[in-house]
Amino acid sequence: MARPRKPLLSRDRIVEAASALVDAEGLDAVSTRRLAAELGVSGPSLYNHFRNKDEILDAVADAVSAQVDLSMFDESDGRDWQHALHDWAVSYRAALAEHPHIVPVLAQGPGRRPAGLRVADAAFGAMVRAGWPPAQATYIGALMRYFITGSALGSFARGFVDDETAYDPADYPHLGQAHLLADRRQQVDEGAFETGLRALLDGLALQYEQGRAAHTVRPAPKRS
Amino acid sequence: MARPRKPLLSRDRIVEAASALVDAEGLDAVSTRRLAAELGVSGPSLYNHFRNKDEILDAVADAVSAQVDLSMFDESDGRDWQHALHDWAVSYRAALAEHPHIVPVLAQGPGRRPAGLRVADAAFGAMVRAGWPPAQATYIGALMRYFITGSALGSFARGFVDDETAYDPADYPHLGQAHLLADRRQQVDEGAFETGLRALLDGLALQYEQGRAAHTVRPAPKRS
DNA sequence: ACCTGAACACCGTTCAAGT
DNA sequence: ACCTGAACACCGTTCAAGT
Repeated sequence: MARPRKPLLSRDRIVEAASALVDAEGLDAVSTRRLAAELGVSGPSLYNHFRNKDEILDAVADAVSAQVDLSMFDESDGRDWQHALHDWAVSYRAALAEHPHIVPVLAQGPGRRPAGLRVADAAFGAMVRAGWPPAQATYIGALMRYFITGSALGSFARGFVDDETAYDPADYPHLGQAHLLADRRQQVDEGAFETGLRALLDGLALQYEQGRAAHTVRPAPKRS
Repeated sequence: MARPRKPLLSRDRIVEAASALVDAEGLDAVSTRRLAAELGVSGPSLYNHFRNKDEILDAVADAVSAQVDLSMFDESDGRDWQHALHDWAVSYRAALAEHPHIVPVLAQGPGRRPAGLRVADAAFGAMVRAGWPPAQATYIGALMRYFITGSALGSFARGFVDDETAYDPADYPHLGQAHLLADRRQQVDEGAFETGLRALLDGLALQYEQGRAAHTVRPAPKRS
């Protein structure tokens, strides 16, 4: 069997199988040979559809970005920018939490991934419409992404080890034993995310008001 | 030459060589064979000092965490918690920016890395001394880490590609061409970091005041 | 166009053997 | 205790060959 009359593979099938493998067994489990075997073909076949393995993982990451809800940025939605940002952040984080093993790939900037760029574009556009100057709108998109991907990647729940002996209280006087319980760790992740998100939105609201005030009460001198 | 009278290797020498290799050529360039060659020994020798390759990379990451300045958390410093957090964040990010290739390893939670844990411990302790309830202090340490590692990892400057054709304006109506210039991208990273850090600190200050008010003006009913 | 097996130049890790 | 070479079971990718 050299070339079948109907192609055995497609980019979509490959991405689907790769995603399942990443979710089930982690990034390290994905080898071209293993993935090909999962698809019932031989390793080199993949190279008819992707230039290399990194492109496959990029596509897996982008499929996750495509799951992020962006409807809160619709003009017809009527929510203010703070609520839109909040709902977006929650949806974004939830999408990443469903596929934690691919987050290290996804977190490395939007790169040339279409869905990742669409996410950035939607947030930026909504902030500009809400009255943010374009430069600030760009910053907001980026800093929200920093916080959200950072929280998905640096999760306390996944970052600690289930071995109390690794954490000698003499070395870390303040980190109580309580932090080390798995339940407590997940609580920390949620609390930190909610606290951070609230702080970010409150802080941005302050900057937004200051911008308004500068514009209306004491308008900047016009220069061209 | 089987066993030399003076050991050829040490954990420190290995970490030093691995760090240099990671910085110069990236994570992918680090193989046990390549690293051993760099040190003038054969591959398996490394296993006398580290259990496996991951432990070596963990040690490289931890060496970076050890570079983070923590002196702003000293009791004698006299700065308030907001300025301490600010200076810490800036120093933390600068340390990561000097070794960008190891950030994906470092960002995955503090795990069992001693220096990473010391950083978390210092921030937590300082927040508690400043009057934050322990639960909130934990959240602050975690959320600051999310934001800082996220910004080091998801940098716009490193995430985009130097190929304008990859970004069709028809697909991303709001992302102007200006974002694609290398200079502009670095500016975005700095602006986003500063804007986000300011928002976080302002937002946390608001929560701090609310906590104070709840405590003094309308004290919570004592139970136990 | 799309799949194959063979091949190349690598991997991480184990282990018996040497001193 | 600490290094070695040999070996095992893998890798990612290229390429000529097949239809």
